[in-house]
Amino acid sequence: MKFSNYFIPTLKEAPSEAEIASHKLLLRAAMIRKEAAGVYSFLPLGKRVLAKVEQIVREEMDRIGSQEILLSILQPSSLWEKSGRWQAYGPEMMRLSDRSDREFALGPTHEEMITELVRNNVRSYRDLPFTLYQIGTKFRDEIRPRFGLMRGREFIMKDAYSFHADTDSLNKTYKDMSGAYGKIVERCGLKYRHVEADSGLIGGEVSEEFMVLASSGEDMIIFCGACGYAANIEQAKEGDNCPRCSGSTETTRGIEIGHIFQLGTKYSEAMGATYIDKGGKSLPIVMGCYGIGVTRLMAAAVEQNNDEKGIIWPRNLSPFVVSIIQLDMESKELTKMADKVYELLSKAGIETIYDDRQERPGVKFADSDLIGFPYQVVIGKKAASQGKVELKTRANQKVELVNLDELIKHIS
RNA sequence: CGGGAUGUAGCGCAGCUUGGUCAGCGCGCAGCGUUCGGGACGCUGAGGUCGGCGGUUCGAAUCCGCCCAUCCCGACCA
Repeated sequence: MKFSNYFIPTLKEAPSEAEIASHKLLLRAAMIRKEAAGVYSFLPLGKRVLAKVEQIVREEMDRIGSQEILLSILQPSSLWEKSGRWQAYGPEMMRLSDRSDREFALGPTHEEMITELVRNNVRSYRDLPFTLYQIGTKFRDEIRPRFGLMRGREFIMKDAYSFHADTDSLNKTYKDMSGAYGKIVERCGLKYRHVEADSGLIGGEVSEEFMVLASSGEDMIIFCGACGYAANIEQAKEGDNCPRCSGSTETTRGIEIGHIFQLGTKYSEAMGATYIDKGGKSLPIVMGCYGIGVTRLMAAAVEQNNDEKGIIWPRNLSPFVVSIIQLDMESKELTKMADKVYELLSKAGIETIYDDRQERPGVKFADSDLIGFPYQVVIGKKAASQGKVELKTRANQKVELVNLDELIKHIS
């Protein structure tokens, strides 16, 4: 991919409306643009990052046997009246009417819809258990949208729902999910903690949050160095000692990017989603639900990985792994070498963007640093005269001279 | 929704107190020239309903009122 052909309108200065690092940098690095408060569009680079996150989520969901679906965003009010949440959800739900004055919500979540789907299609214990997930846009008319992607009114979420005949089965899936969530955050290259949590309005008995550690996080996490216990500050109360082993605790800040719940039968009872058990008895289906804020995860990754120059993408999330910086576009030899390097990397399956713009070196360095590609391959006459290129690692700005035939090895 | 603040060119800002060459500056953008290893320099040029509506006044970016938008702090949430 050539930089000159790509739509990457980077900004030298951050728009004044942006306050925190991820918001400023995602704007400056041409990843996102604001459309309204809490509503953002994704530009090509941002879309690539999103796709990376989604793919990791997808693979880990599939790995534990969860099946991908796509529920409609437009949801008829009748479903919400059934669960009682048409009233209860309040102004946070975006509502609209069609031409015949039928009312709809732009889905803030999909418990009602999925429960209805399952209610209509599951009869027997033999049909259970199973887990469904989707990755899609949610709408919540937040009281106060904030910090760019961190708290939007339109955002992308992965939501999964599991259906069981009994709580043992739910427990197993819940555990699988917890494991999958850990893997997802790890594969995204982020430091995190999972904590006991309050299940809030969604309801249910057990719940756990996944927090990406970042000093700008909205949530305080309290954790015990001794036994590993960790909890949201509200859960842990004000105590200085671990409620489990009474060791001393520390606090840190985090961004909640995932939350998993054991719902039990709250929605299935409200909506009449039942199955027939072995004895022929009709029972409410036992449910779990599991969310990941995909767009928020993207912002959290930037919060955790940036410096004065810009973003430092974890490799697995970066829109491209390598940017080739050709320092003198007038030079035929250097261009030839850059073409060669591009081909080499592409053939090796390394996503590469080639900065072929007619710009001064400083501009190219600055943009690459800002956007945050993990590696820069700098092609200049000094190294080229020895048949080498410079490999710069974004995270520490370290540069090493490498031969072309060793380049792949250094990046892999 | 309560508290605070902002809205002037694509982005960052000055001008407002003391109405009248106040429509400006930096960056970016276009053209030409010189440059070319960390966001170059010179010249030329394009670009603005001063958030909107109404009012005061001979005259409003500037004063007054209402509205809208955006941001920050608080109560809710992935």
